[in-house]
Amino acid sequence: MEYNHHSLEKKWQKFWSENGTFKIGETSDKPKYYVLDMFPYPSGAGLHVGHPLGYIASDILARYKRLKGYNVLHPMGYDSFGLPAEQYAIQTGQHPAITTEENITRYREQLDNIGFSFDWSREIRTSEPEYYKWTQWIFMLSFNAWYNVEADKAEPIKTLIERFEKTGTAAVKAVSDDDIRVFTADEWRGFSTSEQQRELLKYRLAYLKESTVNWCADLGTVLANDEVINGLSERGGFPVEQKKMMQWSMRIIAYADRLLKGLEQIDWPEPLVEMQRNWIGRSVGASVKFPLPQLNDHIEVFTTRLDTIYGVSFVVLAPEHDLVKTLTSEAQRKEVEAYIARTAKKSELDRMADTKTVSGAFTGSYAKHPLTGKDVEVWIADYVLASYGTGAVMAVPSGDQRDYLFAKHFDLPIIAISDTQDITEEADPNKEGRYINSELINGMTYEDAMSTLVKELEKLQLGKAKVNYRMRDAIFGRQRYWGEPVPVYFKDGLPYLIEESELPLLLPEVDKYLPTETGEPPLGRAENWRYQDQYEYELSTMPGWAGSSWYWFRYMDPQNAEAFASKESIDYWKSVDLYIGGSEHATGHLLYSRFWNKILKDLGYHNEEEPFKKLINQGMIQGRSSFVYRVLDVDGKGTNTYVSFGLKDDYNTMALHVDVNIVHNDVLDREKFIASRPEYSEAEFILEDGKYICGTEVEKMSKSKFNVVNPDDIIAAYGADTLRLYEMFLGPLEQAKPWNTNGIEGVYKFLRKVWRLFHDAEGNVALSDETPTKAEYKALHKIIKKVEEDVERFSFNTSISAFMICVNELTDLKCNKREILKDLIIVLNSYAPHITEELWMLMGNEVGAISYQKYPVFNPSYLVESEFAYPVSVNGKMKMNLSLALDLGQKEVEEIVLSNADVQRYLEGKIVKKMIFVKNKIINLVV
RNA sequence: GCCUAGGUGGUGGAACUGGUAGACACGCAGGACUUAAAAUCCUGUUCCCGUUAAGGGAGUGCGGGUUCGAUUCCCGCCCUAGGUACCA
Repeated sequence: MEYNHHSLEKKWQKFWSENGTFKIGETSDKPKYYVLDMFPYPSGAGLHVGHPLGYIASDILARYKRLKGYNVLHPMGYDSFGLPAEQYAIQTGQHPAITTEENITRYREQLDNIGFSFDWSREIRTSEPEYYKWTQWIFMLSFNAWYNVEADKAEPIKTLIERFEKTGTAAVKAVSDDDIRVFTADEWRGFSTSEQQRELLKYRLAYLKESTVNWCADLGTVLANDEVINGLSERGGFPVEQKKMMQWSMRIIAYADRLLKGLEQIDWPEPLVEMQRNWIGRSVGASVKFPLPQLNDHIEVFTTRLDTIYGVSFVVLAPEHDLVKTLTSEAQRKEVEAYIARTAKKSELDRMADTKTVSGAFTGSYAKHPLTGKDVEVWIADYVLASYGTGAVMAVPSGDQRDYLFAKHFDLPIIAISDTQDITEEADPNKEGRYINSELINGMTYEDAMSTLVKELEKLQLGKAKVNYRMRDAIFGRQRYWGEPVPVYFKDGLPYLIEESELPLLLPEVDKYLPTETGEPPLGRAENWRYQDQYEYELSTMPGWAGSSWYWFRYMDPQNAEAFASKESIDYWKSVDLYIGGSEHATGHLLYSRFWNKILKDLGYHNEEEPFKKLINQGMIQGRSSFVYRVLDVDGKGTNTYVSFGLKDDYNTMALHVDVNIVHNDVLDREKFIASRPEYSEAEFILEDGKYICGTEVEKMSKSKFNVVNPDDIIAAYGADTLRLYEMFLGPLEQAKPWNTNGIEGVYKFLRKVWRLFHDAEGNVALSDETPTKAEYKALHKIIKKVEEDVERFSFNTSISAFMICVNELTDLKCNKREILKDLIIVLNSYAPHITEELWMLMGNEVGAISYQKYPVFNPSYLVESEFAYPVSVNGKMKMNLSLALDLGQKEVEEIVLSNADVQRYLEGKIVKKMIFVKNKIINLVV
């Protein structure tokens, strides 16, 4: 029988599905291993060959770990709330649920074709009420929680109320809004319910507050910071502006330090860890007050260089700063207002792009320097951002280049503060010298100056050490339809939770998926969208990241109606051992997931500080576009002649994208090209060596570039096993690489060779029960060792090369021994599950068992210890058992030369694992 | 600008803690089998010199260094990709 990948793969996929081969029970006595892929958003475009890369890697690992005796959780599901289905609904009127369902069906078909060992009985979809019930429940948990700084964890809100009742705000150290009231226990008890609720809202982890948000008018919704890239929306690339709105937020700032600290205990790629660090943006410094005696107020600034405080020659406020209005003098009012108007007109994007022009305006007012008491001018300028720190800076022209340029431009004083400073051309921020012109700290070093200044400012109550974060609290509401409803209603203008027993709060039906005439979100269109028929429900829905911030727990116990997952299953599965997905989620999903994981931990639902112990970013597979070159005539018009890539420089040509599916190894299938479009029907070609060679370029995979490759097409031609092997063979998992099928024949050929090992020339199964030779064992044991090493370090591409070597060796040895081949296919099973399952069956073994049963194949004692040699004695030159050396090195050894230093290391007669030969001489031994 | 990762044949890539650089595969060239094709198999394939061969020389982005020995470690520079940015 020939290797017929098509029927064979379909057969086994059906078998696995019908027999529930990969279904696992709740818990087990075996050690657990949880390997998770980032679940996909089911888009309308379906999967292209880039998507399964990570899934294939995780599937190999899952199957391998099962063979090693682990109970493996390897689930899949869909992040099925999201914007594209809603945009489609706006255009067509089709309910997003229907679009989503259709897309999921397509995804599932494509995934099934690849032969993954997912436990589909655990599938989840974030848009299903059974699932989002628990997303809403976690929101309620966060609403009912506050962050206790003393305990450094979140606690139920009732412990805060207890403190208020006993001691008022005096004994409370919490992460909260800035505008909290200070009150005694008596005052608290005197508050009305509304007053109490209003105050509690300032402490809740999920809270409602007037805040500056990223508003995207084209999408009709607010966006989180990570959904805005260079001032444009991540989805669609629409402009985003700043706007003040009442908005739901999550107090992620409370966890900033723990999110940073946690990065040290997880095994993640360095770039990703770095991205999260930068995103959180912790900077240690001080907050300093510059008094405004005339207003009985002060300007608060944040600085990381408190030591330069005597170099302050002016203070700069962001144009949006609250104090600007009151500080502006009559004389300066016109100028200041004109400046504010000018900056307001500039978009965020312009403001970022234009960082070279110095601009600003004097307010006409002065603030007191906190230490010298001298007057310093107060300016406004757009280089100070309202959204960072306090929106105000102390300007030290001698130490900060931006301040320096500003001072030069407006002719403000520049005060040198260090004896090593050179400020003739630019600012000099060095910390090496001794301070000058600095009263209190003259002559001191940096460290001494800092501690002196902090003490002095604290004494004066004009400043203190402070840690500032770049990260903002996460905006949680979206003015969209296709998301989880927020389980909140409003009474007296204040938010209250619905009862837990009333969950899930189902997404209501609406007539259109657009905002209402009054500009309210689409849920405003729902009829009678009120709690108990009288209180308005919240109209915004949750953001895309809500459903994905806890989904790994749901896989542990996906059908549970009583809890997001049972305590037993959480205790057993704990956290994800290996998480595979793209790095584009660095500052979104991966940060929010860590955040919610910590909330759930603090409130006692599990014990894991971090959800994903190890993480691997699979590299993006880019498209490899192909081009044909149309010859242009003298007028520059296109002709019907196409010139091959190598000859195109002799002509005036124009490059045209050509569908990569009619190009093989860069050679154009001319017949298919002619048939592809009417305008090509008369095409003529100028060939090189009888072929039309296409030019290529690496671009993102997209329809418009005709470079999308559907895995289904590859599977139809070569089979799923070839696709799996080939995607791994393409290069290191973590590296970005262009898709090309140039080498796929080699992988396909390899599988046919495997097949032939089991069959004779006539195509009949022909296996021998003879005892294998030493050479055969050696070939087998090399591959077992290699695969184990490679899988453990996620180097899948190298083990495929090793498989090829192994099979070539066995073919050369004409090996058809059961003893050898049985083990070979067990080892190969994780990579190519279909063909191995078939061969396993042809050997007469129990079907479906290969993927589960524990064989001793990956056990070290299973390997023959033939690869070791022992040094016998040493004396400048090493004598050793030369027959063993020859066996090991397979080369003729004339002499052994080692340096004296190396010789010393082997004096005690250690085992030699490896010998290094240079031209028939052993030059080193590895112990 | 800053942070991170990387730079190896015609191509994808291998070389794990410093030890024969280029495994394996593609492509290419030649050959076997075949009426022919497909399939399969064999030989060669880093570059340069040497007609062939024997042999010699150079070689992992560039320039230095450490070492008996460097793709690997150190210093300086160049380039590519990703992230990030008036962050005070």
